[in-house]
Amino acid sequence: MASVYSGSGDPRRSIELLWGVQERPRRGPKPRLDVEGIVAKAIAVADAEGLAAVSMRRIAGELGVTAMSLYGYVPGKAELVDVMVDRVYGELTEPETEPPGWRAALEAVARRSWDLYLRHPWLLQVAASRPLLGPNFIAKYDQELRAVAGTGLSPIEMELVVTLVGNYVHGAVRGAIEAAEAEQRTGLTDDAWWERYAPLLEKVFDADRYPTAAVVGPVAGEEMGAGDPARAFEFGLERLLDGVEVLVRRRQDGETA
Amino acid sequence: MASVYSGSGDPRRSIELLWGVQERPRRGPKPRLDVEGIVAKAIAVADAEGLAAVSMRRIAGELGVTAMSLYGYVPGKAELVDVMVDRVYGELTEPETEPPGWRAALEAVARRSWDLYLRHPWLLQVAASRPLLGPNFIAKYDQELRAVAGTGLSPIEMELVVTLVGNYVHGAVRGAIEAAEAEQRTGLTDDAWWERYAPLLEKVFDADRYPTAAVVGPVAGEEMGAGDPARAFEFGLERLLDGVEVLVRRRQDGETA
DNA sequence: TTGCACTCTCTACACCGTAGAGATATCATC
DNA sequence: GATGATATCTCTACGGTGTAGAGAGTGCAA
Repeated sequence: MASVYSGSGDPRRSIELLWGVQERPRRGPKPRLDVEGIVAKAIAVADAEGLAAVSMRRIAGELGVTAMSLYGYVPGKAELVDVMVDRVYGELTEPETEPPGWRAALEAVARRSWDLYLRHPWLLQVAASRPLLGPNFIAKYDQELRAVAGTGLSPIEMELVVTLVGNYVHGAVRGAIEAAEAEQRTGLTDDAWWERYAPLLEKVFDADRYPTAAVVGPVAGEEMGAGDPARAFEFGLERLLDGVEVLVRRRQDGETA
Repeated sequence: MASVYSGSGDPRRSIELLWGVQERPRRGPKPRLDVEGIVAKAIAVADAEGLAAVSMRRIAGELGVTAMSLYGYVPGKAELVDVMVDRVYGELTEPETEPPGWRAALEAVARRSWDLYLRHPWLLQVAASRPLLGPNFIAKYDQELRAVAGTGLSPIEMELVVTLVGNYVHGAVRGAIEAAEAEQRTGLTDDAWWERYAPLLEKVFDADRYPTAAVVGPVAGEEMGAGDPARAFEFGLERLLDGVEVLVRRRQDGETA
């Protein structure tokens, strides 16, 4: 099954939904639902059971209506997911004191993003067709840019740094989320899984064919099991910030882009 | 719809499939198909139309059988996807001369991975429950580790650097793939989409609320449109390599982890 | 030659998103 | 207050998904 695609559909309708600026009809029966309620229920189901559990039938059932009713509020499932995504981005920009200095601020951006994915793992499964320019997305973007404002980086470079951090966190958090979900879905811890898998692999694995992996793999496995995504995230974030620091230093030494 | 989960199911059966070591039955009709043929067809369909097009009915139809026949060869769709993933990883480790020096070698690793995703965009939609320890995955891992062998990094650090690069590329290539797919699916170029979207956004957007975004956004948009994923990838890769270089220098100066 | 294991088709089930018809509720207008 | 227009909701249906299990046919081992 493919990812849920967001950012599709009629732009006018999408903007209305994202920004909550739709005109309310005057005639007809009083609506029993509203967009915010539908979205909140969808987020709750997704958080608890993953995006696969968010079917129109499921959400409608949870709200005491039938599936087709939802289409009076959102044009389709993709648009529902759009709004879900923008709503959870709102958690990133709650009033919070920014740490001093670009490096600590950028680190905080990365950590908040990482934490957001951990709270809402389904975010990983949403493929964006086009940027979702909802209020919280833009607020998030604004906050991220502010982390690197005043560094001497050009606007383009600021944009690119923010994109770099976002891309990295998205890539890195997969490991953490997938490991947690694998355990939940199969009921097997990493260790239990490895106990079943390792003897089978040993029958087919030829160390001569993979000499470096044969050395590093067991060492890494001993210390990190099937992976230690949080440690990998920390390590990678440090490297990434070091790399940005090289560039920031260059800019502050007067070298322009 | 959720991502396709790989790395699930019976470990014995998975290993047999991945490594091609299954015993062939002796009795019964001659099989009309084989795993390699099914996988190749599935990859071809996924490459052309995305992973959503890879239904058991579709693949069976393309092979001239009915859907349930496929279950004699693979236990389920997830396992089919497992094998698909490992097979395309084989493209990463075709005989190729490695550039000299860890930095160039690591850059080549990243580029090859980026290119692989571009050739097989459906890889983005595969969520790994557990590491898929197939022959090509391990070969890929071995090759990646070799890129940073001899740098003075510990085995754990080597593992972490390789993970960092993999995570970054996975996060970064999303932009490129999603942009291409959005255009294909909607028939709208970025420019055409923006022409429809911008006037609507302008009605709801308040520059005072997003001061930094209001400055950087238009500059970035002018130069990069809705995004320039390739440029972001290049920029981010440079930063990342700079960051790893800081660490490598530290190790070569005698500072241990 | 017979029995067993195997391959394949068919049918079915439970699930999915969503179109459209019809019943009902509520408001705007006269 | 009555009527018509608009809106909400339910129901039914369609085309799609992965996969279970029964039955028919194939080919090898004993």
